[in-house]
Amino acid sequence: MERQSAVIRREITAIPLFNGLPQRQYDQLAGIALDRSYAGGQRIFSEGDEGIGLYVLVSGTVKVYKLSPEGKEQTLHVFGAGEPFGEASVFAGQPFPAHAEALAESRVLFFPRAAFVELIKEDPSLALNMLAILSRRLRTFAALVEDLSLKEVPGRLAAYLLYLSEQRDLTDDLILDMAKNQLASLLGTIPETLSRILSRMARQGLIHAAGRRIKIMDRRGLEALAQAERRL
Amino acid sequence: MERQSAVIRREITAIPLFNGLPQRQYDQLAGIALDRSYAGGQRIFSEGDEGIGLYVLVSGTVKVYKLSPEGKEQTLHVFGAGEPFGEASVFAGQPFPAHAEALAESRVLFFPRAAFVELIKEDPSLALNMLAILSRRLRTFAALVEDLSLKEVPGRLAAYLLYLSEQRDLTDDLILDMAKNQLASLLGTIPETLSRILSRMARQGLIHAAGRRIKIMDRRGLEALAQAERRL
DNA sequence: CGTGGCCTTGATAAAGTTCAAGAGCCGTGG
DNA sequence: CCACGGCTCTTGAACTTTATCAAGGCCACG
Repeated sequence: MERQSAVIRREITAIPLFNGLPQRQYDQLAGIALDRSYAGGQRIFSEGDEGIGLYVLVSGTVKVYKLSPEGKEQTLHVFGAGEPFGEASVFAGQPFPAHAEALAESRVLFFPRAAFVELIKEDPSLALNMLAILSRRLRTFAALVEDLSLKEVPGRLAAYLLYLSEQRDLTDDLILDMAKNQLASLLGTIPETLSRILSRMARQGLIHAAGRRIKIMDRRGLEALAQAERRL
Repeated sequence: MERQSAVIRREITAIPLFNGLPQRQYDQLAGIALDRSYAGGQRIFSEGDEGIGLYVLVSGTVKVYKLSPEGKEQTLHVFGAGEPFGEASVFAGQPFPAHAEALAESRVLFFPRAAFVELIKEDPSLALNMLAILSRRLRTFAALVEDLSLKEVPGRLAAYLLYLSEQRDLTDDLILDMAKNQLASLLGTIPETLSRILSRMARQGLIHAAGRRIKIMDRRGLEALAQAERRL
């Protein structure tokens, strides 16, 4: 257990949420953390479950999503290593508002609610980090809502491609980080529609698509489509 | 100034965000708060503005919304007395992600960013209150995203009417608290569509509508429409 | 080599938006 | 007191976007 705890402690220092904390806090965090692994496709929690703690993704990919009664899916967020999720319910004391599922083999650290709240009370910088993360997430949601209701699918796709490109230093050669299936859900549409729009964009010379590899051919054109994005 | 500050101090104690704080903190909050008033229709801040502080609505109504380049509007949130807004940018240090406008004559307290952050560092319960509020807001957004992408307009309207009814002790006689114009934006649609759907619901015997007064005639029917709401 | 997952393509249908016109309401000012 | 202009709201018809249904292609894995 000693060994394991040391590993966890090292991992905790690499998590942005825990940046700038005093050494003592790292020890305490490592003390309360539970180490869990999930296979790709495995459910981590379900909408309506009690919010009993905070999750931080150490490795892998996790999606958080809503399901309609007919089984249609809307992805709210796809998380990568280092990101926390499931916080909303920890602080508001409400059940999880959505489902979470590992997209690939994933490892998470789980911090039980009560102990985590104690730590926050002790160190304001942890609280501020958490506030910053929630604020950013709120902003992300605002953008998602905007996209869903103000832009049509080509605009959302264009915005997503440009976003991907930015992540990668503005390269024109992109590689989708998820199945198109999954991307459709993230964009609030279905695979058929996504497929059609990709081929239409290719026909119009905006992009060149081959499987998961997509090359931006006309950045200006994409920006025009995505324009709702940058309103002053 | 002394007088005014005393008034502000009293108002601050009535704000949920500041619940459970020590007396000292109330004084300090009152010390940094700026008192501002806005006429109905007046812009409070615009998307892209620097996030220089936190707003708390003392009286009136404020809407926060996004605008598409074509001028279509999506309301993200309508705030009533006691609610804070504009927090997202305070903690993440980013510009405001949306516009805010007073819907009616409104008074707000404005807390400049740096001073407010200082107070948070001093008292964890303020931080926890803030975290709880942001968490709840996140949940609201998740529900909004779900509605927009998983339900069609009649479902969203039904959900909204049932929500209104719940607010008012399950009465069947509702009075819309905003113009239909505005409601359309909140539901992510346009006035024409809202109008059509209201009359269709009336034709189907679900409701009885007269101007802003709407009577629920068939609660079960509405619940069926809104069903995506209550998934396990 | 066959089965199942993922992706594409086509035909069709449904929902919502746009455009246009007009009805109802209200406050102002003649 | 009534007429006017300006709102919000309603209604109809054409059009656009997207979903749905159905079929077939591609590819990896057993």
